[in-house]
Amino acid sequence: MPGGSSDRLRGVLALVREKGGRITTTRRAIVAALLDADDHHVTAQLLAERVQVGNPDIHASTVYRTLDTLTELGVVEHTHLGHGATVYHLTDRRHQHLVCESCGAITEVPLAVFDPLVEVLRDSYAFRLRPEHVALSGVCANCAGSDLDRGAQDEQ
Amino acid sequence: MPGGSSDRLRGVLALVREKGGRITTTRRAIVAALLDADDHHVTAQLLAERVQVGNPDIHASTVYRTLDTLTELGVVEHTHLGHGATVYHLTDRRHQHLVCESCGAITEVPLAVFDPLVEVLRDSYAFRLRPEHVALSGVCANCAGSDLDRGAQDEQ
DNA sequence: ATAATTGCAAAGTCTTTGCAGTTTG
DNA sequence: CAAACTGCAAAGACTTTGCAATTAT
Repeated sequence: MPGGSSDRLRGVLALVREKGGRITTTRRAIVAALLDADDHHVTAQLLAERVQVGNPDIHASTVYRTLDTLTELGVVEHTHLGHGATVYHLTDRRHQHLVCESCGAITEVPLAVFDPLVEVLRDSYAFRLRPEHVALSGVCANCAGSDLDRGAQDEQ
Repeated sequence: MPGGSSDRLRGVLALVREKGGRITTTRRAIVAALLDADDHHVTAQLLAERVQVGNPDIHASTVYRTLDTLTELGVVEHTHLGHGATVYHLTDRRHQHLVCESCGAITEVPLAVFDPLVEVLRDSYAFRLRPEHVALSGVCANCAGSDLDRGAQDEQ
């Protein structure tokens, strides 16, 4: 491996600075955690916990504020999963999420799948869909087998 | 007008009883408010406030619990709008919501529009999409005109 | 009667905010 | 140095829960 994910870390931080943001120890830690969690759909809260493992004095409120700032800088994006949880990603990994109402499993889907829908909504409703911003809800393959009768388990 | 919406009220209440739920003054008031609000996408909180106008002693927690119960009975359904708000409907008015990230406007779309997507996700991902359960996010016609530069206003 | 439903108060979760002190560029 | 950033504590919005009293069937 060349530099592993630390290349990507450097890249993201460079972008932050480039956009006028400052680089602090705290931010480095947060972005690193975000990078680690990249496939795992972290909430702000979870991210805070993880960051605090190595840096016990980074406050949760700072994580929230940092995520906001990074969002404004265009480096981070969030998606609302059904239940209310909001998960964060770096913007270079855009995709759509399918959340299973029954077991909570998350499936990633390339955005291209939504192109036809984007077109219909644009043409018929003058609405510019941003599919990644909200996760779609339904029942996954596993649960579809067992869960044929009732709607869901602990769905909210 | 024949019986106006009170026919529908009766119908819903009958369904509740039929499914084993009990009819109380409180429930009657809540269902009525839900019926009134039918097009307006009420949150549990807002619903509570409205119910309390005529029935000051109906507690918010009761509204939450009642919505849960009615959901289990299949009479009520909820949708997660992006920001985190959860809105409730009677199940006889199913449709999809488009929420504008910029102004918050809600557009209703017939579910049929999603049929092709439902098929793709079923065939390629073995995922049974339930499109109504989560509102889609994007930018509405009005805002698309003015809001060309930045992503959104108070988007969360 | 008895099981469901409700009011109330209290707690829980997630998130935001004000402020004063610290750090980055 | 000035502006950005952070820790901390406190508050805020929304929702859930335990319990005893009430009510529908």
